Amino acid sequence: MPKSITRTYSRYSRDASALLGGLIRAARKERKLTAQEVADRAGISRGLLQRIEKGDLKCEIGAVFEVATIVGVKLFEADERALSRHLSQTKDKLALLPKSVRKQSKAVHDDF
Amino acid sequence: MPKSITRTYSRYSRDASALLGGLIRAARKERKLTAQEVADRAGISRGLLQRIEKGDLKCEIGAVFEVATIVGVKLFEADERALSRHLSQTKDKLALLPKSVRKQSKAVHDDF
DNA sequence: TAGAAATGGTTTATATATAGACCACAAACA
DNA sequence: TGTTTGTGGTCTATATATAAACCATTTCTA
Repeated sequence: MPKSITRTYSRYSRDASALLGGLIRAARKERKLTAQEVADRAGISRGLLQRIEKGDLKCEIGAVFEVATIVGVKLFEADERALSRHLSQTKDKLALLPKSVRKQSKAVHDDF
Repeated sequence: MPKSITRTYSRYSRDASALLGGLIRAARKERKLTAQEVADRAGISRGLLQRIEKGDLKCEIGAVFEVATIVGVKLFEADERALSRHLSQTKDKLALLPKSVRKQSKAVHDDF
């Protein structure tokens, strides 16, 4: 059971969220989309979109990313192909990182 | 009252979240931090950290950003000063965008 | 100008994300 | 080797984020 939960956030997190929200709002305005339109397309309520644009840190990241995508704010300042590329690189990196020659006790039943 | 709520996410959102989670995990490993340590410092549970590193889209963005900050993953690929700068630029942009010469009906009682 | 549309802000009921306690297994280490 | 430590996964109770319906104000438009 969660107890009281008053999270504290770093300045950096707050700034980053406010920036992202601001970018989203600016992008929406530039494309002449109403809050209701974007909310509908994202499958969220208009109220949630307002909080996202305000940089509220208590929103699910999926909703924020979805809205960003819809209004054309690119996360990671990269396009989709670059992102996928980066993604697989990261996976490789992760596979390497656990490190230490990886003794193959359970032997050869991993198939990749 | 929210009804059933099974959100659909775009591929881009899913990739972006998975990438961010992977970067966080890689950064944590590189700094030789245990999941429990990072969770404690972020004020979240270890289970939530696991979901964040897995790129679960249903986490509050504040928790994700906070963890990213702690393990040293910079959002927006910028440092804090650049971020603040960008932030104020965005605010300016927003102040401009609402456009249409801004008739000063309520006259001069705004103090900035 | 008047009317419509968009926004910002409540409030309330409910779906759900979270903390915390588990357990089982893997990894590191003596 | 055994022993510790970290990880990944459950399950449950509860705090809370959300949708939806409001209303007030601002902004567009005709």
